[in-house]
Amino acid sequence: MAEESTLDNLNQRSQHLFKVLVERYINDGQPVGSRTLSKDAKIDLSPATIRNIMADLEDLGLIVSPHTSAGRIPTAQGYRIFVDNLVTVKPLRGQAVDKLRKEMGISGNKEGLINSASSLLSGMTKMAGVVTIPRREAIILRHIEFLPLTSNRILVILVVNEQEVQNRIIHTDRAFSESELTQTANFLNREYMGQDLSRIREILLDSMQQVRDDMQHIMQMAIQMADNVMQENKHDDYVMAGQTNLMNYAEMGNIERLRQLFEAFNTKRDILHVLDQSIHAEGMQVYIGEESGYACFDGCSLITTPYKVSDEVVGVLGVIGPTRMAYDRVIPVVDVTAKLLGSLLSSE
Amino acid sequence: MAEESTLDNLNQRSQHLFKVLVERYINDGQPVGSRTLSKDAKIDLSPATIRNIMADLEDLGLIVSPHTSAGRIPTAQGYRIFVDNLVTVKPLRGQAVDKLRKEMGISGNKEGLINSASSLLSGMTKMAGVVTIPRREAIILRHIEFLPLTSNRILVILVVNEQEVQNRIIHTDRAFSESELTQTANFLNREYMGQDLSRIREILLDSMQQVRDDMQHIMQMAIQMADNVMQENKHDDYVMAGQTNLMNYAEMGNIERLRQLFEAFNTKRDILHVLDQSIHAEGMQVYIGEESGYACFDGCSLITTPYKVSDEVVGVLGVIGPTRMAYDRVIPVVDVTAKLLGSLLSSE
DNA sequence: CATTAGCACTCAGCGCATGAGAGTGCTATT
DNA sequence: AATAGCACTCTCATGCGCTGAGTGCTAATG
Repeated sequence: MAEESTLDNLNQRSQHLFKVLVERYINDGQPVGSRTLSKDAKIDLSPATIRNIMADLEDLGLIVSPHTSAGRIPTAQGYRIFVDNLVTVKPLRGQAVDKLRKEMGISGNKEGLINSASSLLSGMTKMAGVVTIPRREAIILRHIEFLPLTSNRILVILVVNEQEVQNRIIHTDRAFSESELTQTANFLNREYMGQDLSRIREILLDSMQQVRDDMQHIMQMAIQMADNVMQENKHDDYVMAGQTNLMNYAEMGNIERLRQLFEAFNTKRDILHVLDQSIHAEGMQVYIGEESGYACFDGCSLITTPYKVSDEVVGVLGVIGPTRMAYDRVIPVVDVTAKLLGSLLSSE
Repeated sequence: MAEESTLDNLNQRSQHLFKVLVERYINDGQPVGSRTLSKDAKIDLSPATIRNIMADLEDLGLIVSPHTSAGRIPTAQGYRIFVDNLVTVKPLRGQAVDKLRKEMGISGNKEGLINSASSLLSGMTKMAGVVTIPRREAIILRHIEFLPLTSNRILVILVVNEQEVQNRIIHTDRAFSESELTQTANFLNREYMGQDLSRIREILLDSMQQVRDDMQHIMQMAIQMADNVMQENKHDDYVMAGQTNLMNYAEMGNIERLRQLFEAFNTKRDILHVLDQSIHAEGMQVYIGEESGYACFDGCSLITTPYKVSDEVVGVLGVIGPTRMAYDRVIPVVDVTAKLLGSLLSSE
């Protein structure tokens, strides 16, 4: 990896200085000069020496100087190296974890948990929190019901997975009597309750010929609806909190950039794409600046990690903030929140 | 009214000049000077005369000068007078109305209509569009169903008003058998189908004593749920589109103000309060600047109008933008959209 | 008496110079 | 290899003068 070779070019001392520089810059947002760095790092070196080393770091593309007489600030590449190799995360105090667990525990149901997870992420980091809606791999049919509405329209109510209720109106060619509908529903409930929706779909498609013609039509509709439900379940969505926090960062002073970012939040598509990437990757991901491939993230970092329900990854959560963020504090927050959310969702 | 007396102090000519000034300022955002105004208004007056009149207008509090050598801009009060008495709205061309109708007609269901209404509002005005979810005065029970979940939890499915499905889990003291539940559901469906929910609630509360003890408990739960549903229906909500448009206005250059505004969009409470005010008022309302009583609207105007379904007001829609907006163009857009949304919702 | 021309005045905005401060790179020295 | 010294660069803040826009006031005018 290019990254490691970059790192290989640095002796222990340079690495240390680089780390201190990044930390310092993250702290006060000012370009860091040689004098400051020589005091800050616990190594006893004169500013002149530091300057030499800084020049090397600049050659390697880890830092740049905004102008001649300013200090240096990390480049995107610099942040990358820092996050991957140098950052020492500050684990949350057990006390803080307990508090987190308590706050999240308050909201009982699934939706509530997702919501409070995202607002806790945003609250603890003062940035924007994001949590994808967990997806279900299997959709178990629990109950189906048909209700005749006016002329050729039927309301289908589908209860799946213990609690989730889906409903949709389907249009039919002819009107069905109430008894026909209950009969069909009874049949479906009797035969297929507890089975996976996609499996039911297959079976029904197979056995279509053998069923009475009348019922066939309505079943076709039911299948179509099942398809819809499954598709909708696939099309995932996310919950976000604390977007406005981002307006407080000077880095976002550029209104146009801010606008693009918020545009992306509204559109959801790009965000979802990035989140989707990271659901497939193992463990925590840090996207720095435009690394993600989307211009809207220019100047922003995105820290994500998947969360699991009973050992299976069902979603991603994370934090969006300025590239200059306190990675050492944010990373554990994201980590712990993911674990907590996972365990609370499992015990639902 | 204070407003009228202000107007009474102005002769025709002053009114005209004031109107032209406001229009001019709305157009190019620059303070308007006496020379400009003397050219712009079709009246043949020298700048000196105009200056005298402008001084009068300033005394009346309709315009101010940002600094000595800058020309004048309207005050909030000035906008008020302008909007209430002077603006000449530019009605939409029939062509535009047709296009609007077509675009909104595409989305079939209620939700879709609301959504497209708000994004059309935002699209046509380049500002933010907002539409409240219509509320229903009567909630007619169509069907109720109880599904036993694990240990003492029952899933209640409530179908009301032809299409809407509500569902909620209720917790009971003891477990109920499936037959008990169907029996109860059958009873409720038989007795109360087609009646108003709040009425059913009353009847049930009255006849509680006569029912078997067991059922009494579950019915209590059902009533409780009905309460929830009704309350939820009351607690209205809104859909918004194009918030990011607002970032394009120079008036919003002040990031902190922008942040407060977006905060309000997220919180929803304040916005809802203002919208709620205007649902009770007849016809179109224009809130200028902080008139609404909320600081977050500083520098913004809000144009709202109620919309009706079969002659009954069910919601409000409108547009949020900078105080300096083209009222003459925006007002008819809001007006037409409201009428269109109403008629499309009625024919649903 | 309303209107207007004339004039002194004010003030934001711009370009420019100036100086202080921060930080660098280079070179000679240890 | 590390450092002290030094000249150099560049930003940032400040101040100054100028310009142009616009005003308010006064005196003249139809």
